[in-house]
Amino acid sequence: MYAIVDCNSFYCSCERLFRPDLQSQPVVVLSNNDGCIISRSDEAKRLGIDMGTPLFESRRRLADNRVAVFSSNYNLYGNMSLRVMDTLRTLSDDAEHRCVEVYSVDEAFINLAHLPIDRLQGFAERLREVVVQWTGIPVSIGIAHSKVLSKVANRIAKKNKQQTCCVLVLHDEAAIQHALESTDVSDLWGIGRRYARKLKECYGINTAWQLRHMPQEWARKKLGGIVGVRMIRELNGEPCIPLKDPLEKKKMIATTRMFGKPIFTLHELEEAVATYTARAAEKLRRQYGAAASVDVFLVYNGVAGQPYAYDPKHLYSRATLLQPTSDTAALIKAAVPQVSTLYRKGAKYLKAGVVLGDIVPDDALQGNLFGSSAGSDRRALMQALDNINFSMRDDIVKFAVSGLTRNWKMRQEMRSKRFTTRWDELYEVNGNL
DNA sequence: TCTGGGGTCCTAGGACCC
DNA sequence: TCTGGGGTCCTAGGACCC
Repeated sequence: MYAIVDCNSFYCSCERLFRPDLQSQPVVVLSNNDGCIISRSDEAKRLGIDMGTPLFESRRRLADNRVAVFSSNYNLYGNMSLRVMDTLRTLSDDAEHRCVEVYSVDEAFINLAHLPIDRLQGFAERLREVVVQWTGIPVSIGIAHSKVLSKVANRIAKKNKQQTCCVLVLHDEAAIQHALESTDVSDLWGIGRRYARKLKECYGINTAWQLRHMPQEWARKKLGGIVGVRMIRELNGEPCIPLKDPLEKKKMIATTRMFGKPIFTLHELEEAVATYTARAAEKLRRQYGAAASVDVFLVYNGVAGQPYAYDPKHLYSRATLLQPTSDTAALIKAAVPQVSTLYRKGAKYLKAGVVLGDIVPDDALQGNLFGSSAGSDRRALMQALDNINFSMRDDIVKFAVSGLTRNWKMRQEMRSKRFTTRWDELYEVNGNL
């Protein structure tokens, strides 16, 4: 059996930890650049505020209903996520079994193969209790024979908090049938907008229960090949998506951002790309990797002075390195010249990104006849850089090409303090609390 | 005026090899 | 004039996830 543990309205729950006055108030959290609403408390959901709506469209409704609005604070959420995941591991792993797969910042799968069926409910209830006690974050838990079914269980648990107390074990056939009959195909994990529409319009398949009874060969042809076959089997309770090895490394590392405001000059674009490259290189070194390709892309939308229409266009290029590296300077040297190749004067740039690819472990690097020797001094330099930036303040030491003014930096006008990761922003307790 | 960021997996098709 | 078969590797693009 598999469990999926999912933090309820995760970002909103994090904000509430340090604002107990908002416990039963509507809360939303915005995406980077304060663009869209990406997390909503139950109260906000009930107000009809949809996931992903742009802030400017909902400003009125937010104000009318006194919704607390926060910019995203990834330092806080990342740290709270670590605490939740540590708690899950403490309660689920034992000497022989590593059972937890961290699936996203607010979700984890747990392999429960070693627990007898009659102990699942109790285990889940205790898990939920301890997580909220140790971290303050409420979670929902779904348990079933496969990952896809556990997702179904989780969704139902979360939707019916009153009856389920956020825990649902889907085990006997009758319960599974009932659950699948009440689940729309579009709500299945692995069925996106495209497939949902195709299933409904072309095949008249509306519920997960109907989909479960389709033949695997049909799924192979019509539902993304092997992916579709797995979906049918998982729905039938046959696990086909195993737990992922936590030691697996990323195959690509990207840093991409919208600008705080549109920019026009080559110089500013180069600054941004250099900055993103440095950030991506940090992530790369954190997993002891080296990259052999550096992709750069720019997104622009129209030209200055013309009427506004949202129709973004992409420019994309790639540089391939002779030798994989994690050296920020070398990666910047590969990335920045691409900007001038892509650049078109007069265009209004909204966004840029850097993607590091062809990643290999950095301890297995081949020497190169034409390159400098392995460069352990460079590696030491990069380590020193990372240590300083980590312990002092983001980017206190940086490459000059990254720029000093940074007019393009993203907007975060309503960000809470980084309560758990910065000494100078610690939560203060005073007499009024 | 204002629309997020960071990933994964799979398939089809072309290039190339013997 | 006739013009195979089997395989690998790579890339672009589509679909999905949170």
